Amino acid sequence: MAIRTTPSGSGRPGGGRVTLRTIAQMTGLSLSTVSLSLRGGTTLKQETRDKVAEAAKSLGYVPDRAGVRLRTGKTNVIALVLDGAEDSIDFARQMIQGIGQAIKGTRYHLTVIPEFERNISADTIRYVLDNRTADGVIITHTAPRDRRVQMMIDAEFPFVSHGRTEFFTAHPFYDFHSEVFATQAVDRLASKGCRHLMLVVGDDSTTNHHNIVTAFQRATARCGLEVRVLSGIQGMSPAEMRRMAIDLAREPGRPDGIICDSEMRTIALVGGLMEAGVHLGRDVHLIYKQTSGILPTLFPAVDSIREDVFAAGIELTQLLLRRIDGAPMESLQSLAEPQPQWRS
Amino acid sequence: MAIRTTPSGSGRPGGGRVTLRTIAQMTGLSLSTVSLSLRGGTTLKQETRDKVAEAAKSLGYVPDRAGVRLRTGKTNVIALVLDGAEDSIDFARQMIQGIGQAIKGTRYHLTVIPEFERNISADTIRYVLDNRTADGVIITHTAPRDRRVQMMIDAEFPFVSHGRTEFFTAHPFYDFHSEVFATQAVDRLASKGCRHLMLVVGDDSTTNHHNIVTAFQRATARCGLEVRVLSGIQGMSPAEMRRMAIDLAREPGRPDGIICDSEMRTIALVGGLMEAGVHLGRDVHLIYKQTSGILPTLFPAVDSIREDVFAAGIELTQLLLRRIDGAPMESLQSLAEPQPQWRS
DNA sequence: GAATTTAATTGCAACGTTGCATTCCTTGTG
DNA sequence: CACAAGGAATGCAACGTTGCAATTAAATTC
Repeated sequence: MAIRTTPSGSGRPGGGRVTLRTIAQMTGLSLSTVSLSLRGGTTLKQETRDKVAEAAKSLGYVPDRAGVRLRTGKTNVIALVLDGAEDSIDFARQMIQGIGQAIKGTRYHLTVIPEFERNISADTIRYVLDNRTADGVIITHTAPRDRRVQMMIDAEFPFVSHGRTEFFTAHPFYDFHSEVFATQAVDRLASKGCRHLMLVVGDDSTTNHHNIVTAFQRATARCGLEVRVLSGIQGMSPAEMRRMAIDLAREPGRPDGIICDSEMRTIALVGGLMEAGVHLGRDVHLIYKQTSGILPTLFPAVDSIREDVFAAGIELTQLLLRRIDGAPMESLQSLAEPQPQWRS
Repeated sequence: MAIRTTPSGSGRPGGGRVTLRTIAQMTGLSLSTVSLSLRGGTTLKQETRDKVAEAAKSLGYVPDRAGVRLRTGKTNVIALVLDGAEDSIDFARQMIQGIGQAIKGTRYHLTVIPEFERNISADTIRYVLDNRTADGVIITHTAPRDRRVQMMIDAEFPFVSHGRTEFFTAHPFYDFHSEVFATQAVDRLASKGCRHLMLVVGDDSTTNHHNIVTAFQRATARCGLEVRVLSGIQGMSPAEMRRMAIDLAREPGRPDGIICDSEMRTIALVGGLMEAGVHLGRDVHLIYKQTSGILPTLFPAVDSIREDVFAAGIELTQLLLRRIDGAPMESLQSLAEPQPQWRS
């Protein structure tokens, strides 16, 4: 029968939290020695180190985060600034899952800072910087001259961005290779016999947008295709987008190949086209950037090019952790190869 | 010219972080007085309190989280255990967004703990309990005798669940009223002239599952309808589900009304039915539980019943915060009314 | 004007950790 | 045998905060 169990009811016997002091008392060593030993002090006798390690293990010692943080300033936290965009379906879940996978077994926790308006997101970063709320930050949807990036570079604060920028100073990033994406998509559509391509790409504030459009234009010029670009439509609702697709379908000179970089917009597009009686894969060919399993489930025959967001989460985190440990920036940049999923 | 600016480059002039000591020096008061004042000590002279408040404001003082946490044990963190389920599309994003909305302006941060296997999620809770990692926890997908709930009740640890349980002891929860959902759906289909209903509902480990099935059976019995229940299919992949829908469509005695509680499964279902040539809204009527805007965008004519996950996140958080502040459990239980979206 | 009450402020210790400077204990050297 | 040199362990202060006990200042009483 356990007397004086903590009300917390934790599995720990004998009440109270296990601290360095507990181990010190148990081993008869001093606080400092225990601390030193646990952090691998090489000046300690092997026998002592073993004794400490054993005691720590048997007691299930875990260093107190607040104590460490107060003393060292290290938070053991990484922060994800979660953009509110819905373009990539299931993006948030997979990203978080990936980060979770990467920090598994480390002492890091993940705090998520949801963002409601993109244009105030510099405030978010300011807050983290001023209050040293995390050891590092992951941001997404970067712009060519992203203010947040600028701030963190200036502050020499560890971060990694999902997306490139145009800054001269190198910084860690991970990015989907949109140029390759656009090129692959154009080539594929051309090989299917398309002559008139349309690129649908929203959010013209991001670096990604610029990269896609440029690569699209280069590739189509090379193939000598007629083109149209529909961009800067981040404000357009799915319903409006759908409406637009219906109008498009009824146009005489409508495109016979469409490339779309957002799942959400693809869905609106497909909804509209279908309603207008367009037969996908015959009247119009479509290639979209795929991040979730939804569209393949619905339309197994439609081509897509996949970005693995879960893997992105893992990679972003690894880059960030290495950055926190002081690795050189140049070694912390990575581009993900698009994964074509041709379905026929 | 600022000498000794922090390398952090924060906007703060004169280097260094602002602490109670800074304010104490500035006002000529003692540390204790400043601390007391900031927490609203009523024994202080009004003049003093004003002086402190003013200094704090002008310096942009924010209490150090590590200091507070070490001293008081209060983490100012709430933890979301994020289930890996993909049933409700966009669930994670909206939930997090909702929580973010609810903690805006408070001192709380949100840490997200992604879960990879449901069956080890008790370990996650154990970890939080043992290490006092958060002041409160939000869990989802609760089971009737959920082990995590049991643990937290035993430990008297603040939490709130998205979903009810069958425990005798009251605990805070928020839940979608699935019984009403099932009843509404059955009534609607009956009114459309359906005679043979099928309920598709996965994950038979949750309380939600049980509630839906029971209500479905009661409602259909009342209307005297032929029924079929397809459940316990949480392991089935979208592709398999799709396949199954195709087979179903070709069955002679196939149902003429389907109720589905998962968007992901609805999509697989619809994909299969369409491929088999079934015309939704004529051959077969469908009602699904809607959490994202995807299906309405694709099929504006299909009925759905909506759960507002963003609102759920807000409500869950408010319940949790009140629980942390010691509100009585009985006042912390809330059921969300399903929102029918009849499209014709 | 001394004693007593009340109002206002403060010192001190503690939360758990770490890094530096110090002390203690061996062992080896002249 | 005294002394130095190294190896091994420890004491102390500090990170920023809070709660209590204690102190000081001001107001009231007799």
